[in-house]
Amino acid sequence: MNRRTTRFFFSHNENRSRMSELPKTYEPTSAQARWIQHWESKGYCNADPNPDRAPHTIMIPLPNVTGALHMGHCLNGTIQDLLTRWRRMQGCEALWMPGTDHAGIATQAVVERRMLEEEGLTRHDIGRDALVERIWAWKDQYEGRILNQLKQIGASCDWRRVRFTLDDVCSSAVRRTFFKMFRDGLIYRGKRLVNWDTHLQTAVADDEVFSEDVDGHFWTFNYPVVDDDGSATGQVIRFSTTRPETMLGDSAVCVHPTDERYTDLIGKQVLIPVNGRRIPIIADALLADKELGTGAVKVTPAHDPNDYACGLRNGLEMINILNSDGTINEEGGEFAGMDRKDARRAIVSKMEELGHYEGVEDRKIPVKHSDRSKTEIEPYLSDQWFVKMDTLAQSAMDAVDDKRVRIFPQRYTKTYMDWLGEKRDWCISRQLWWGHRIPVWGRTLPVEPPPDGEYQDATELIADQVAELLREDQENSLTEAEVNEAISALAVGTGVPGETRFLVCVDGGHEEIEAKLNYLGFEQDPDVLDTWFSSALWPHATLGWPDLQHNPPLVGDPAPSGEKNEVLDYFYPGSVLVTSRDIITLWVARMVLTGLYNMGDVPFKHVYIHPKILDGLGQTMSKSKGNGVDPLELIDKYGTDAVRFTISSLAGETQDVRLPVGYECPHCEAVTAQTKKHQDMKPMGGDTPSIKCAKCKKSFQFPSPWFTPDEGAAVARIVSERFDYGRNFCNKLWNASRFAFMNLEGYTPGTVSMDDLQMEDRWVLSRLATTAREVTTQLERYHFDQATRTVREFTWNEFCDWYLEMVKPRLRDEAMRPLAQRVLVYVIDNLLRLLHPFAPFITEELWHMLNQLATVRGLFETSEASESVMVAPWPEVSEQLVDAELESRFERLQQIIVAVRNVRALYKISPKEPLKLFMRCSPEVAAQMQAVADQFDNLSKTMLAAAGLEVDRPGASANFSMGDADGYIPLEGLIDTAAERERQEKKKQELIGHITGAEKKLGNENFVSKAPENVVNDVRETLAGLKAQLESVERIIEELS
RNA sequence: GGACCUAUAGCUCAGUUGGCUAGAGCGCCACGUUGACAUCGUGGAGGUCACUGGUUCAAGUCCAGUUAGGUCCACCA
Repeated sequence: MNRRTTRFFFSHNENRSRMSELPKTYEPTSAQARWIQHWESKGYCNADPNPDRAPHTIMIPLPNVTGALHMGHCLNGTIQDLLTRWRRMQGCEALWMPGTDHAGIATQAVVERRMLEEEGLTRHDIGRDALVERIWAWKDQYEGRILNQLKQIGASCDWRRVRFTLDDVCSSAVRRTFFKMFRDGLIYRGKRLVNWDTHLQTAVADDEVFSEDVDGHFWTFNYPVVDDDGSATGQVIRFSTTRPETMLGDSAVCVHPTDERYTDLIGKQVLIPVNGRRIPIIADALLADKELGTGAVKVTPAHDPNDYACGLRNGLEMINILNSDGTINEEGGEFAGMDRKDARRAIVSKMEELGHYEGVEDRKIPVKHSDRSKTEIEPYLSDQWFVKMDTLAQSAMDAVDDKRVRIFPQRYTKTYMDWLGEKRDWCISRQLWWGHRIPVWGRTLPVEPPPDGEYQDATELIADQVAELLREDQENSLTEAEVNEAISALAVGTGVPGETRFLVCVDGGHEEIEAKLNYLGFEQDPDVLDTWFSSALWPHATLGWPDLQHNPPLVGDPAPSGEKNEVLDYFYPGSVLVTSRDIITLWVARMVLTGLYNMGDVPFKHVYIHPKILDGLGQTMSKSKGNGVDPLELIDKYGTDAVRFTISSLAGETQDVRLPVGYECPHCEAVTAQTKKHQDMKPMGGDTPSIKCAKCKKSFQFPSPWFTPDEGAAVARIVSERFDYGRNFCNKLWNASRFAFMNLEGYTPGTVSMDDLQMEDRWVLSRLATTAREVTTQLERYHFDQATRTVREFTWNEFCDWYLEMVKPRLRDEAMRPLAQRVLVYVIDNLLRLLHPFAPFITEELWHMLNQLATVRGLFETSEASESVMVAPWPEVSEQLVDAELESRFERLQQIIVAVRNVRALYKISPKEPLKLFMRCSPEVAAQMQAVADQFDNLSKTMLAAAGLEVDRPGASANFSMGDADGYIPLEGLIDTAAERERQEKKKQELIGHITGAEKKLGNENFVSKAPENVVNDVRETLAGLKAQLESVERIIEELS
């Protein structure tokens, strides 16, 4: 590879051999490693309470420790880091709190699956403690990997504060919250129909369930109607079902109250032939639908959500017919012990045998599956723990209503409100081993259960009973003070109404009481908490709540410090939460309600919901589609800054962004766009599919969910060419800086006065000031896409394309150089600061180089630059540098230069060929043109031969018209007059079109009278300009004739 | 069934409270390696703003409907 390098000079330090040559392209890998290490050693990422600064707090949406980070995390992390770096530069004490989530069922499932695959062991083989130990080992491995990935994307988290939802700090928050809620009567235990995963033997949340159509059957049976004494009346009720085995748990047959076919049967009974039970015929308008099937439906309250609701409404018996592993329990009589699928077949046969079978049809049936085990879900009645949501949900709705929490983009407040508005109680127990164990101990006590509705009294009554038991504890003989202290850490309640089982909740940090309870025969609840219970506490738990006396411990310094928790005090509430829309309900809403409940304040003021990354076909990315892009591979290929820059250019207010992916040829690196065909390719005739590279014609295989590439085959990796955008930008910035650095020989710091500045200096300063202001407002509004575009356009299209080109001659001129250098240094200095949040590594690399060449810098006042751009101040907007009049004059200069270049291209005149330019224009314009004549020469190798009112068209010249100026470029021997006239005629027609439009507008009475004055004036001005241009064109045409 | 989002150049997207002679990057065509950059420069071609109505002096932008795609929620005996 031809890597040319360029020498450049360092005047005030000979000892710079490392930097004496700067490569032509930015090489990200070494820079990244160096600066990650540097920032960490300097402690720039650390944040501590500081009364002189405003806090800015971001809590990371804790990634699951199930696996590596993907593109979504990459986008999420990039934005948080961008905000954190920006606010830090603005002078905030900016905390970005890192950490990970134990992710309960997801992590346990991954570890169990691997254990089964690799060793053939289930969790029951090794037991609770051993399994949990294995999961911890997994967690340590993946947590490290995730944190490292975050560092690779440049995350400036305060790594001393890393938290994990199962660590001591978070655990004590979980314990206290549960205890408080239990004591306040917000947590209760009840029988509920849950989604039961018979494989993992746990309840699965609604959102962890997906529905999939499977081939099934739709049977029709009948139940005979019977008299009070049980004898058949001869009538039958026909009904259909996809799950005949649930007959064993039927407690009614339901019809619509107005269904005339059945009105006379309502209140009578039917017999379930397979077990001989008699059940009533009831009427329920919500459950039965006259139009569907036979209009009658069997009701199985314990095994169907709708039937459950119907059961509650009608006081039906809830008969659970399943064991937790999906086999039929003793309620099933002769079918007990059978798997539910076997029972289904057996029952169908029996019904047929007994003559109650009516028919069957094949049908696609939507069946709920567990996200985790991919097995079919059974609706199952089981004992679970719940949080009452009514008041909590209301508080979280109020917080958004009165704007204590604001959601960006605003439309997502609807998602949040709608979900909370349902106020469905939150099932928080999971039958797992990995997680926060429910801190409740239970035992059947020899006392009368308190009557329902007298909860307060009952609590006291049972607390006395427990205290008594503690006093009677001979072996540990507690003093009365100890007993009282222990009782204060207890909350007592009853379980399900009607049971004589008493439940004692113990606050965290009271292991001695737990021990006593165990001794007294209490047993701790085996379930663990829903993982969202602990992540709901994340914003305050990570800051050390409920310990208000000490600052939370730091990594490597586990002792809590101080006399007051200043960290919590200072950093709570957070500033902004950056997350994706799919967890607005699961996580965001719950954080708000627990924050209000525990802290009395919202957890964050803003929520920014970022877009979701889809592939080129509009599908979500996932391993199972074979369209996932690995952020680390992208970083390896394009560099972190390039990835971040492209990512931020995508993040605005849209819901989704598309990232078309492709296969990178392992031979030549050319990218083949991925299509649906590739995604669906399967091995044919035993051959692994391969793709032929269009560029090098060699074949390669590719990753796929359907097959594994052959051993030793050349395999493409999945990339996206959209990251060229960021990489090219970094390269541009690198080379512009490189050019500047090569021209800083002899740089001297010093102030300048406005009068000393050239037009291009004042222009670039004006544009820089505007850019800084725009970027700042765009970031304030979370419009990262716009901010990226703004900063890119300034850098490339203004600074590089125009300013650098214009300043080149002055940098070669001994006398003019010092001032030009100061402006150049000033602009680069500001530009690097403006770009740092977007592209931290390259800006830091360049900043340090700049520091070696020009430590002291500034225009109207000078000062020594910060050691690192990361802690340099965010560019201040100096409005007095913005000069609109100058910008519009500059624009005319640009237009003329473009017009000249246009003529060159049209007539195929080499850029080296010098041209003459004649301008017919007003004396003012002429004077302005004369003042910048050097730039015509510099930028378009054109000499301004004459300018003024008296200028005539030289013969045989190319022409352009600009409204307030006619331009002529003599091209003896090159001009084809006819073609030139045709070109001008075309231009004329275009102008006439626009003029007609404008005149029509102004001729419209309604427009002139109703449109705002400034709009009308704008049109008048535009029209005048168009007319002037038309005149100019017509003049030229005349001259050409 | 309910809610939300999207539809603008071959591709990916901008287009702020309606004022448009509709823009950018990539790709394409032509020319070009003069000491920052070929990951580049200069110039160019390319669009009935999904469709149908409506509101308005004025609609890519607002409203209603249609079509297509996406996402979430609910439901499917």
